Amino acid sequence: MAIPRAAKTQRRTRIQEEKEERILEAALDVFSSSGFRGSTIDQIAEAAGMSKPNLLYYFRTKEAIHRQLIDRVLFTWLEPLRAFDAEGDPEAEIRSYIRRKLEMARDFPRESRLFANEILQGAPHIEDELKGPLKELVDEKAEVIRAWARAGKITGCDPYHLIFSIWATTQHYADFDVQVRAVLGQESAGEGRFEDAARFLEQLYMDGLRIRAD
Amino acid sequence: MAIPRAAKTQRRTRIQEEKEERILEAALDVFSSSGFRGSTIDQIAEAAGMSKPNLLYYFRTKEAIHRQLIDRVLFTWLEPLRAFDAEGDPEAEIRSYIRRKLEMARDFPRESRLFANEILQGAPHIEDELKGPLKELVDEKAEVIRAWARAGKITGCDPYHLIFSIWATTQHYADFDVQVRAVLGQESAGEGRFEDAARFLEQLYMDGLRIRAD
DNA sequence: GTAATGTTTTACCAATCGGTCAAATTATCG
DNA sequence: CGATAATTTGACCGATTGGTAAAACATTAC
Repeated sequence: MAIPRAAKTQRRTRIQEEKEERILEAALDVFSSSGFRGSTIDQIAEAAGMSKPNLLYYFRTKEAIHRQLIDRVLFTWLEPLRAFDAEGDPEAEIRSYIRRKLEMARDFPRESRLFANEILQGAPHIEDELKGPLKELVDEKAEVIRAWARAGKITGCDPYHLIFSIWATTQHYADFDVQVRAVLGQESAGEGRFEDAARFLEQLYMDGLRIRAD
Repeated sequence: MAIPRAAKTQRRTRIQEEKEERILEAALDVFSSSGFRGSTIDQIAEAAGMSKPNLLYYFRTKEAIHRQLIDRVLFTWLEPLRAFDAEGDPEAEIRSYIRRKLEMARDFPRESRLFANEILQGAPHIEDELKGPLKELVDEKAEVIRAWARAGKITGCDPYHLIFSIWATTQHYADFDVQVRAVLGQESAGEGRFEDAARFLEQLYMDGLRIRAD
């Protein structure tokens, strides 16, 4: 007799752990490239190499898979911002924040796209977490940046829009990858674009375009 | 006898024009917030205030609606970049390019999201146009920027990544609107964030953060 | 070993999907 | 007006959707 799904006993089986991981991995593939509504359980099941009812034995609904995936991504996605250190050197902190976000765009593009898909569609599943934990974290770091400006270590600027711009420019290389590749052409087929981007962004944030009057 | 659908006679009826417009308008709403696969003909039909078969009288397939929408958006979306003038003053040109892109994000967020959705899902319908016309346009403008750098009017930098970063930072305010609003909180409920963003981006691109060594 | 539990499969369901068809209705034009 | 063409509707289709029921099968604990 099976009272399954998150098991009667609190303990999770080895098989449970393995299969759940495989499902989440497959679901990340599917959700990140088709969005929630555009993805089907069958696609995920096939990608995970199991039958649909078997998949539904581990996750009761499509939403349950998605929610767990989103929760994970949301957490790891904010790691770099959490690491932002008020005591550190402004230049080094901003530089390393940009670098880390860019590395994440390079190494975890699916996670970035999953998140982008969710936000694009109005964040129906995570609005609360955006207005709560996310906002609080950004508020905190914005205050750090403001303090740096007050101390004269950095030009005064809107810290929120600074953070937005770093998010936008770095995640762009994951979310709009197809476009970036199309525009750069195949001559730059490798991962060189990430190094070029890093160089460019570093220069942009450190010095701007340094436009000289004629 | 109806041989309808893009009409037997070359001329388009008044009704045809009106209804097609209404359908495209409704489809923009639906596609931009649910993506292609996530949207249904029924949703579009309802939003357009007509029955599904009636809608399908004007557009044979769901894809046909989507294609026409994408084509339109792709064209108008590149207007600002096309206006980028080689003969103009670098500072004024870049400044006005940023301003125009930001205005488009503010005034046509659905169009931006439609495009973002398409790219996010791998641009299955427009890969050719990205690799063709889009790439050519960007190549041309990149050369303009390079010429400015050679002439010493602007710091040397990778022109492609400069363009990417302007795209990313401006479209962010349309595509990630929900997130931006959530983080800024409701105190900034109005459209003030666009003015703040404009100020910030102008400063960023003109001077960078002007970080001073301790 | 065997009994209890955990896992997988087969067969299935109602709802929704994109799309068709033919008949009914409305607009246009001489 | 009448006729012809354009538009709209309701009824329908096969395929796919998210999800279920129950029995077959495998694993674990004793």
